[in-house]
Amino acid sequence: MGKEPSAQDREPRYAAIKRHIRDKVECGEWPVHFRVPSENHLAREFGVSRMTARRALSELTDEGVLMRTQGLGTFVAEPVPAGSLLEVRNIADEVSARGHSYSSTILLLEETEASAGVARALGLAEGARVFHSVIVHRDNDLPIQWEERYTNPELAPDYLGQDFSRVTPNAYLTRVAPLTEADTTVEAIAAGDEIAGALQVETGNACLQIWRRTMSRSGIVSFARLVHPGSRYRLGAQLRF
Amino acid sequence: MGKEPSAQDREPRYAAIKRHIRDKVECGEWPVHFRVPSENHLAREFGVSRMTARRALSELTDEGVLMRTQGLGTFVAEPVPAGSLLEVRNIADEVSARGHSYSSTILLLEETEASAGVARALGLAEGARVFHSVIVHRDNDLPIQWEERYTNPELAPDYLGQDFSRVTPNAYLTRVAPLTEADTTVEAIAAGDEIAGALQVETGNACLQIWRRTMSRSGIVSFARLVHPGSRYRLGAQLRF
DNA sequence: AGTAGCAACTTGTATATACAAGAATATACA
DNA sequence: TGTATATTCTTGTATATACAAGTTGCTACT
Repeated sequence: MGKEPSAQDREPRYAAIKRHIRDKVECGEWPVHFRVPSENHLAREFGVSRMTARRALSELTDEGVLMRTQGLGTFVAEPVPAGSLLEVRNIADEVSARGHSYSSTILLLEETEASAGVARALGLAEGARVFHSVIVHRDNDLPIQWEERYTNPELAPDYLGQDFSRVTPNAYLTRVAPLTEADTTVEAIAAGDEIAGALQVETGNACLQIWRRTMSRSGIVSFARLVHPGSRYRLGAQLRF
Repeated sequence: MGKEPSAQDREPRYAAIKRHIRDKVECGEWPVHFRVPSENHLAREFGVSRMTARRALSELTDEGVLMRTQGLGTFVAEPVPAGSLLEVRNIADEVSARGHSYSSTILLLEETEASAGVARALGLAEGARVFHSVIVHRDNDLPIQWEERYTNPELAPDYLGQDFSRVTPNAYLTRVAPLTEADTTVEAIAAGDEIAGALQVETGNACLQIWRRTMSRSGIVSFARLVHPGSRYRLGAQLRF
């Protein structure tokens, strides 16, 4: 009697059903507005109770993959307009495209415990292990971005082993976990001492601060704080709306 | 035998429990990191089954109000950092602050049916009634923003009756449904004919397009598309990241 | 032919129950 | 004292069941 006859270890049954549906949707076999099998149908098909099948459908609905209407059924939802609208580019490519030279300095690269805020952003438990990096990016040797990033170790386990002087975190993460969505918020801040020093601006100078959370198929990949010197990036206090 | 002895009509039991917990958290009686009653405790207290109490706690966790750890308990979460970081300002105030004169033109103000994308963004069913407005804002008679907005009628029922030449939609909505959170995405686009005409720029000119979804305590309030002429607003193609 | 009403199927809410798994505390033992 | 072990409380997963409620389509009656 090797193991309990329970499950194939780890993956809960509702998660297996979710994965199955996700695959059908993403490979295009179930197009937009396609009617997904009903709770009862899925229950029979997977040999689970209706409540378990229901959980899979409900969670996918919360995640925006499906749409449900009482009495009618469950359907494949259209992709969020906001998802495809946001273009996320690599800062190294951007600098190169301007014909400038790109360089960077790694200020910090460690494994640490998630604070409450970071845990929330990454969807992890408080105190969970996360990768933490701080990198300054330069355009023609002039700092143009402070990048502080918290990364989910489960989705990018080799993060700490990367040579970030050769490939940016963004480029690495995009490779190992192709991003499907990003939440971004933008604000103007006054540079604190630490950031002012790293970006070579006066303390108190206006900077453009971008918070970005990138998501992949398999979950939330990373949570980044990007700070640009307003004077040097030609974005600043104007961006209040 | 007036009515069935079921419930107080409408509100499901799990929703009542959610409301109760929300109130405690928002009035400060249960501070951050406060340990919320367990599923079993709530079940006894409200006379429901554990699964119903569990649903309330789980949904509030998904919504970011609570945090749960297996074996430990359920706790009040800290407010999302991104929520308080994003400052949303009124464009009329912004223009005034520059010492310029503000004016606007209402191009459209109607009640219509939500398309699939709008329904998704507002968390409503496809085809649900929504308010739809298009307004052009001007700074010294020069157009600086095209604002197209879809509003949830349940949270702002008097929307159509407002005089938007005197108060901006943003100001009105902030008053009737104080915003607690906003998702924003930014991109650069080429102006189409309609927008180019309204903003008095050449068709194909680069514009800054902002999608914003504002949320209040009671739900998603509105979904707006704000387009600024890049040449006139000094933001444009630079904003690719 | 037209329509009212019924039946079937869907999702939504709710309960009672069982066991698994993580975390803290108390207990017994060396 | 220090270390295993057991207990207990917590959340997590899963099932079986019941009824409510919305939608569609069929059927039978007028």
